[in-house]
Amino acid sequence: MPQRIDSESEPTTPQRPRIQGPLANILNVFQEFTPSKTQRQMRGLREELQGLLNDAEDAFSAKDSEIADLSNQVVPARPRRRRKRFHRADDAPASLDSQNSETLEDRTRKAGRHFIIDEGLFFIDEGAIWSLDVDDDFDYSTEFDSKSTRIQAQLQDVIRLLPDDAVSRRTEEWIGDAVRGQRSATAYRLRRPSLKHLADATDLKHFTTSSDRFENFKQRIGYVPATDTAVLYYSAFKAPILYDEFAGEIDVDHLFRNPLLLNIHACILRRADGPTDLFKDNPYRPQAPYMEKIHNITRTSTGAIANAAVLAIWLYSADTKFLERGNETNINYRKRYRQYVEELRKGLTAKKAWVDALLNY
DNA sequence: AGACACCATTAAATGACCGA
DNA sequence: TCGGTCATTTAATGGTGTCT
Repeated sequence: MPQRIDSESEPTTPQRPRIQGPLANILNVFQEFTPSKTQRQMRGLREELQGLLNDAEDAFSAKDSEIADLSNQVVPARPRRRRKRFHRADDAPASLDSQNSETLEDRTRKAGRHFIIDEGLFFIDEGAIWSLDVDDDFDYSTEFDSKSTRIQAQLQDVIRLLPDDAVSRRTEEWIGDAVRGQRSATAYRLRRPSLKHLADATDLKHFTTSSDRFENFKQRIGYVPATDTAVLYYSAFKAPILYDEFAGEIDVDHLFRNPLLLNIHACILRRADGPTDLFKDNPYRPQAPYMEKIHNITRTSTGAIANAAVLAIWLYSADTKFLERGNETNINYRKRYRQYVEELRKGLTAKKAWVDALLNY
């Protein structure tokens, strides 16, 4: 009978083989392959050996990544960036409204960020919206009559969020700057700190590269391959990711019902880990300010649902940046947002039951 | 009250892209 | 190849709430 090697303790005598760790166990099993073993015993040994080999493989790859980590540490880290901070209002040249320019700018920017969260991720036409006069008697039922009424409706949405004294300053770069920043921050949050709440363990492995996302998720976000007569495209409404149940056809009773959309919404409104807090038994109790509170958001808007749908598609898409038009998929996210929000609002004005049910949901 | 933790915001840095 | 532009990412700051 071969001597068992105790892999847990250090070898004490020079006679003992100097192999330790997982290899020692493998060697032990290997040495039990003797001619006297029965078929059954041999089969058991083979299984045991396979298991030990798997363990060893894991141990070795863990060592590999450990080595990689260590060599990263050896490479001197870049010197920490030290930077001087300025206060924009303090450094701004004195202007006509210097009395309250700081608060006016702050409040205008805040409205821009609120717009991204609650109304829409993109302006229909960033150039046109600021050259339009505010129509004081605007009737939302005419919203979808033409492009200019659509833009007017969006202008109304902005004005509603703006403090009165900032309305006349809406053409400043403040809103545009805040809107871009908030859009970028939202996308960044979803792909980084919030991702673990927005994908299951299997899917999480495929988020590192654009091509990995494409290969694994393209069907889910509505990929339709090219044919002889048509180029490839992504279907706006036949995308399983928008549904809680999807049978291949558009079904308004299940559209926008994927819990993923709720989780995305929670990540935005209630901090990066919002979903875990949202579904816990104990009441949600954040220590710091969060969007829902900052912007006093008490209802779910059609804009927010459309946003979550667009963000879900982008999140699982091959696109690496959140642009109006996806840099890999060519999906027009601005147009997508309009399609979704239009469907929702038309359903709402037509008192369609599915939209009511969705908003309640 | 004061130490502490955490979030949102924003300036600064980075990197990718584009057109001249 | 160079400079400009834009989205992303990092780092600093301020504010708010918690805990003792």
